[in-house]
Amino acid sequence: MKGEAILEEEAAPRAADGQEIDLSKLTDLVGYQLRRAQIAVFDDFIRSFAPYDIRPTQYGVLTAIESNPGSSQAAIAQSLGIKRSNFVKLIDEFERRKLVVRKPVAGDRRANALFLTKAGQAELAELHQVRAAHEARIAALIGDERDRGALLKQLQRLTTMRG
Amino acid sequence: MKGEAILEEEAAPRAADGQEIDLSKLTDLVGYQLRRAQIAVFDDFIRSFAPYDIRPTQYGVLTAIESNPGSSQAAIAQSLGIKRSNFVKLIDEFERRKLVVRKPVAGDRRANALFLTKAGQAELAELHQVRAAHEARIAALIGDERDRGALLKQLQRLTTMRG
DNA sequence: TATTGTTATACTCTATAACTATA
DNA sequence: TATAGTTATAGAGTATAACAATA
Repeated sequence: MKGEAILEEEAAPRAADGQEIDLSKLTDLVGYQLRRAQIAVFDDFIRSFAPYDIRPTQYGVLTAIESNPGSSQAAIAQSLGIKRSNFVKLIDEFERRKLVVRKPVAGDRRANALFLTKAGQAELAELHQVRAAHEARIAALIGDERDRGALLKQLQRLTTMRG
Repeated sequence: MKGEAILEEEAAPRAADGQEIDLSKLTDLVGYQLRRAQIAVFDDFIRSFAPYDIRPTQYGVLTAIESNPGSSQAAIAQSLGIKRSNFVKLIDEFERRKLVVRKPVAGDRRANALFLTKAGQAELAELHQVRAAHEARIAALIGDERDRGALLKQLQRLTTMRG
C-alpha cells in the first residue's frame, strides 16, 4: 500500500515548483486537524481581543475569578492548568491594570484571595461581548446548536485522554 | 442574568477550599475545549513518540518529506506553517541523525531539495505504526468511522477561520 | 527586484528548583 | 512535614530583521 519510488543518492531532485505539497497523510489525523483548528480559532480570538490587550489565557483567568471570587491563586491556577509559579506574573499584571486585587485570607495567612475590582468587572462585561461575537463566528461555521453541542462533547471526550 | 454578589473592599474573603472551582463559563466555549482537547491529544502523542525522540512537528515534517520527496525547504516549511528561518534547525537535526538529506536542485542553485535517507524511511515506517496506535486510542474515545469523519469535517471548517 | 537558505535575536509559554512564611 | 506565594532560570515555539547567493 506504500510503494512510492525511492529517490536517494544523486538522482536528479524534483525541484519545488511551489505549493503543490501533498499533506493528505497529515490532514487525515485528528491531532493534526485539532491543532490547525485550535490555531485558527485562537488567531480569531487574539485579533478580536487585541484592542483590549487581552490574551486567551488572561480571559480565562478573569472569567475564573469572576465565577469564583475569593478563591486562592493556587486554586484558580490549578483549575486552569497553570503552574503557580507562572501565575504570579499574570496576577501582577492584572493588579497593575487595576482589574484584580489580592486580599489576605482570614484563616490562612499564606494565601491570597483573588477578586475582580469594579473596573475589572466592567471590563470583563465588555470582554464577554467580544467573546459572544467570536463564538457567533464559530457557530456560523459549525452549524446549529445541535452540531455545536456534538462538537463540544467530542472535544470533551478527547480531553479525557489526559493522564 | 448575572447578578452575583459583589465582594470587594475588605469583605471577609472566602478562602480557597480546594478544587471546587466553577469553570462552566469556559467549558461551554469551543475555543477553550478545543485547546484542552489539543493539549490532551498532544500529550498522548508526545508520550507515544518519546522513545523515538520525535515531537509532533518533527513527525509532520518527516511525513511531508516522505509524501513530497525532492521538494524544497521553503515549500515544505510553508505547507506546514513553519517559518523558513525556524525550519533550518529542524532539518539540521534530521541531517545530524541521518534521517534526511539536503541535495542541490538542478535548475536552482539557491534551493535545497529534501529527501528521506533509507534509514529515515525505515524509521518513519516505525513511527507510522506508533501513530496508528495513537489514532486508535483517539478512535476509541470518539466513536466509529462516521463519528471520526464528522469530527474531522468540523475541525476543517474551523480551520477556514484562518486569515 | 525577488527568492532561498541562513543567522541572530526577541518574545511568549511552559517547566523545574529553590526560597520564605506560614500551616 | 506540607502548602502558598514567589523568584530565578531554562527550554520549547514562534516572530522579525538582515545578510549572501542566486534568480
